[in-house]
Amino acid sequence: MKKTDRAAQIWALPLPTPGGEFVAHYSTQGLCGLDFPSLGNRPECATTAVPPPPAIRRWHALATEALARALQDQAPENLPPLDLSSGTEFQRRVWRVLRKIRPGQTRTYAEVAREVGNPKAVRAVGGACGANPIPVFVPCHRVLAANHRLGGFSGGLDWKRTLLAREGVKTTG
DNA sequence: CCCTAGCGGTGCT
DNA sequence: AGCACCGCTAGGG
Repeated sequence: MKKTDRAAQIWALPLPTPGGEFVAHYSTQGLCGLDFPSLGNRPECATTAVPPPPAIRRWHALATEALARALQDQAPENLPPLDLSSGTEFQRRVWRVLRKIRPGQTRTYAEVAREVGNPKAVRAVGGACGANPIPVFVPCHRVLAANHRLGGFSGGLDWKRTLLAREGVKTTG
């Protein structure tokens, strides 16, 4: 509540979509979190009391449009800046690889491990995917287990299945 | 299908 | 420092 807290201020804004109400989190650096709709997600507890500054409302407009596109399997365009500074160095390397996977493409956890230069860190890649604060835009759902199996998803496997199905990806799991 | 061993990052103590 | 947890994988019933 003092000036020392200003750098840490986070705004949480409800983000309605046809698939339910997400919640977007913004730091002064950009979008820093995206929560899937959940039963406990009531608008009142998600919204910050103070109105967000214009820059953040602009980012939120971009995020809203981009998420609508992403949920229809169109490549999101005009994303707001993504603030991924919360991650460790390893996690940020993984997330950078994930962002290069186009809609309809997939990687395995092992392939991502190889791409970040640490081929044996396969389980750790799974951990980094699970720690991804901005699902959908950082498309951790496009990482599958070996042999086209679905693998896990912290946002709920239903969402992973849904997102992949919209992109035309088939899995054996 | 079920184990099991081996693996590396992360967070907690 | 140690330790338990994992969105894993390959190998062997």
